[in-house]
Amino acid sequence: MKILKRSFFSLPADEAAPQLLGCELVHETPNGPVSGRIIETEAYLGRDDPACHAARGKTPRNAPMFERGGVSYVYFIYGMYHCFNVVTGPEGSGEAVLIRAVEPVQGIDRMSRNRGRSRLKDLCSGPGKLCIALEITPDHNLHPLNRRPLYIRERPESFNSPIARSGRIGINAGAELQLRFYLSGHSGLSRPG
DNA sequence: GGTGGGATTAGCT
DNA sequence: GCTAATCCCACCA
Repeated sequence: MKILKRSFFSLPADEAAPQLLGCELVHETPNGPVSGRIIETEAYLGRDDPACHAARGKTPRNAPMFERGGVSYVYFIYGMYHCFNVVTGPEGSGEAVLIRAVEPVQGIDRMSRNRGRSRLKDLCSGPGKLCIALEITPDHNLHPLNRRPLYIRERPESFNSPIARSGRIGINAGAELQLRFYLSGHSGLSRPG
């Protein structure tokens, strides 16, 4: 399978988010590859989206969101966890797609150790969990996602899973917008679909 | 099965 | 000071 081209990431976040479903997020660690198929995403739309980190302008933390689409935005949350985002859109737009859940594909034993959990659906079924499982850290902030060691593979031509949408999780402002996308009925989601 | 609260810290007001 | 794009465990049913 091919790696997503740089041009893919120029899409607006609300178009990129559903198209990332079914793609494989790969991390080639020094100890071997770990990867998962993306099954749940959320779009954050930039300056005009009150739930978006970029809504109140550029700061040191959210600066990656203002880059041209194609880099990562990794941030620290709740004093303990990290969340992984794919920056999309033109430079300065402040858009990104939060990866909320993946289905384990490569390196499952390693992910189990990283997470301290054995059940498959407990490994990557949340934005904080998948960062732990896939060993995504602030070192990967601003990383170009078409290059090793962290990149995204295109979904297969045969992909035709039904995509559902809902309100975004864990936010207050803008909660009514239907910007969460997921593979309906999948058992590995961060919340039931 | 479902829910309520604690963990733990950077960044913003 | 307060909040946050979260997770896990204890506890109750």
